[in-house]
Amino acid sequence: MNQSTSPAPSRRSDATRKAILDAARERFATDGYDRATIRAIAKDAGIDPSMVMRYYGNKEGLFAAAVAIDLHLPDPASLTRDDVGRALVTHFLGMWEKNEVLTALLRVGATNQAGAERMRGIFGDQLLPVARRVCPDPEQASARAALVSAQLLGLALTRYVLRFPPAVDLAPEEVVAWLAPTVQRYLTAPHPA
Amino acid sequence: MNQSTSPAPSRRSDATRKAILDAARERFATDGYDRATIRAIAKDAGIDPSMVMRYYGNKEGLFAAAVAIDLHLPDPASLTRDDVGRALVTHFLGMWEKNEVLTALLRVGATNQAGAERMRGIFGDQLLPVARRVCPDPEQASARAALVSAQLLGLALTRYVLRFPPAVDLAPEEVVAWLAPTVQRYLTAPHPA
DNA sequence: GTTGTAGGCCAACAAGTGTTGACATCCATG
DNA sequence: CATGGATGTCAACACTTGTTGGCCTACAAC
Repeated sequence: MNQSTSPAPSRRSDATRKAILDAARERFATDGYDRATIRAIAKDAGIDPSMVMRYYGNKEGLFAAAVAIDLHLPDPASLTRDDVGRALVTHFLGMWEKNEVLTALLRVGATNQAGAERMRGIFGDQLLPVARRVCPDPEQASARAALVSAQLLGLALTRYVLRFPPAVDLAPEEVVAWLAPTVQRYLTAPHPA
Repeated sequence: MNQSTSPAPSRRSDATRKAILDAARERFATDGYDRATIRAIAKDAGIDPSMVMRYYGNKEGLFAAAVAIDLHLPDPASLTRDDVGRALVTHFLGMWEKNEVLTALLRVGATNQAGAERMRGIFGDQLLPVARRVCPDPEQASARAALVSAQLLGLALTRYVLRFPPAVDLAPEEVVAWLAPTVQRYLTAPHPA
């Protein structure tokens, strides 16, 4: 996957490692940090709990490995100022639908300090450059990025975590149609004071 | 507090009961359901863990009692169609700032089935009538209420749970200025399809 | 074929959990 | 004063948790 950081060790246990990570992501996404027990994850992966410890050290290490992911935000330079809202909402919706990593991260972040910090890092580091590029006043960039985060994470919360039925039932295109103007306004409109 | 449903028993243990509930709310709000242990709550309240069981049956009962609250949403009939956005945002912000009940509810709802359902009930039951009253097409009321929930809960999530610094630093008036138009649009603007 | 090492399982530990029952103590009522 | 229920403490229960170390097995290198 990432040849530059790891020289492709290709161990014999790679299948097991992957099974553990997959099971961990699913458990963290549905149960949160505390109720996702190592025993349950190991059982899902079809191996012994002690293997989890051997490969990931401890539960924190397992969680860190399970949610080590990149948002792959579009390059800020490639965004046109007028379409940034729609582009962001579409991209984020795709990321949430693709797999359970972000759901796991959000659910854990709600009760776990490390999870919250990781969420903060991801959204801060990735969204801030976009905001800095397109928003009128650079000093407001972080506040505007926070507003965008609030809107995007709020949708994810109601749709993927709390599962409000009307939020779950919204078609992706409808979500984009409603949210894109909001995000666009938070990023590029003049301060409403 | 509520004379119509309970004839003011005024037991000798009322102070203890209140201490337990206060400690429980604080623990649930900061730690979530699983890590808010009965022992820790009892210690905060300065009494024995067994008292919690005696007065609230079990942990679920304690949680239910701790988050039994009313949003006190303004009467839909009293809302003017053009100010509903600002009125809702202002009201919700006040509720979140007032005490930790909603923070506890949100944090627990992220990992606990009962908590999520309670959150769903509160926002569904209280926001839907407002949406039904002010939105143009009654069939879209639930979808529009969900969008409003997403925006409001997203702000609460980033500000009170994940504590993104720029979201925490926003002044209340600024939050209202930014979010009110969004909520207003979700409720009263024509469908953007 | 021997051997070293990685993969895997099993049993156990120490700590912490919700929960329970037995016992002490206060206080209002008879 | 006596008495009974409410208030409170203490110790323990059964269970689950993360984590550890010992042991067995397969496989690749020599």
